[in-house]
Amino acid sequence: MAKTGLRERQKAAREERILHAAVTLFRTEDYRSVRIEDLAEMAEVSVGTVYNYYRTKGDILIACVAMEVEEVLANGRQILSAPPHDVEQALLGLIFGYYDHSLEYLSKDMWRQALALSIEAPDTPYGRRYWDLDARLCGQVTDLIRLLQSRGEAQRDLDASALGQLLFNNLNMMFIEFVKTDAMTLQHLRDTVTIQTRPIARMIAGAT
Amino acid sequence: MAKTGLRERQKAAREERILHAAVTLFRTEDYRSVRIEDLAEMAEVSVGTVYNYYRTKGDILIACVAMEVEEVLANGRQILSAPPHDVEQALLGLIFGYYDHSLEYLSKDMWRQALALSIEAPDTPYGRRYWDLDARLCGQVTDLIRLLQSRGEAQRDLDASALGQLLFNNLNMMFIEFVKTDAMTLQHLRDTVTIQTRPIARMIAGAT
DNA sequence: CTATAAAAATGAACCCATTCAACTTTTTTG
DNA sequence: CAAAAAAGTTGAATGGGTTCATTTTTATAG
Repeated sequence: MAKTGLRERQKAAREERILHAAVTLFRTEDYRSVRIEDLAEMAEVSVGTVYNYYRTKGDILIACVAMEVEEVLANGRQILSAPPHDVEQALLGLIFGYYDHSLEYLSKDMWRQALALSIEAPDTPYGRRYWDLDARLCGQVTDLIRLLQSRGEAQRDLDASALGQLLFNNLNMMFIEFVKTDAMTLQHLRDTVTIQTRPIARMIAGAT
Repeated sequence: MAKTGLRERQKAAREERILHAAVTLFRTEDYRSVRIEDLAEMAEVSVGTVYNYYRTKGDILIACVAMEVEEVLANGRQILSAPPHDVEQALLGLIFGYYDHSLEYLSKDMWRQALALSIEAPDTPYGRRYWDLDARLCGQVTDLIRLLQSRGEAQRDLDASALGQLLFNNLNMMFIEFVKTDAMTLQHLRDTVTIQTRPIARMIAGAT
């Protein structure tokens, strides 16, 4: 159902301009120091109009994060369609896929603010939106373990859901550590998580 | 070095009153809806004086959290002084010690706000204070694994530090899930973490 | 092509955390 | 004990997110 009325087109264009301004400004300066007035100016609308499209400043940020995570999820589906046969390689491949895409559009500061918002107010629309994405990422890890089990490459008597969540919680917390520490590199994150994930991967594969 | 001057006594009394007001009000109402003015009124000082003792509203909250976590750490040291001989029981004993104390003085809302602040601004004094406590908790889990290893109750060829952090990251993330979800009970948290921790505990003990 | 209704945009006003220049109280000095 | 210095308290002013009554724009009806 294409919306061809003048009003619909203008609405879409305004929302687009606001989001574009947000991605640009939030990446350039700190989230905190970007004022709604600045976004409004760059998007050529008034302050009130910004609030017509996004409930709060946090909503705008979460919209930026959601764009990125949707891509990460799509990439995860790719990997899930034909994962490596080795448990460790499969798990780390998926995890590194998440990590490597994470700073494509977002800065560490944006991640920090988004994480903070989602924890501070999990029951608001933006909080729910964030945690929904989070749960879908976690689901991919669990799905990967199930797939490996069904292929006979992983122990079938292990609780895929519990282990998936354990591994996801670890990669997620390490990601928080990563965005929390400006000096920490992606390589260091990868190395640390590799060491942490390896013994679990061995166990899932069935220790030799 | 006892501070007996009038000024010192008054300072200590004021700081005490402010912190007491904070614990009381933050538990009663939401953190957000407590205004500095309210704290000042209850503590019988002015708004400006509150800022003389605490840099920001967040500092006051973190001071409340720190009181609680210091007790949790002390309890952890107790457990570490003579942990059970079974790996699973030892780990879960320590973890449940953390969980069971967590709501003694703090509400879920206070935890949410403190977590959010510490992620949002990890480089501020309160951010550092929070993450220091966090690291000490994580260290206890690692120390417990090392102790079990030295006693010959855990596999010595495993990386205690990596496994400690993995388990801590999981318990921490599950705690975030817990404070994020008002309806989630402590019992449910315990049960979930038990299922997640058990296979790792088995591995650490050396699977039979 | 008006006139009316519906939808959206606008920016001044509001609420709070935070700051800071002026004022009080306590301590020190002579 | 009085005066000067030091330390601390105070509340009005500032800044930025958010709200909402008013104005402007677009769609619909006659």
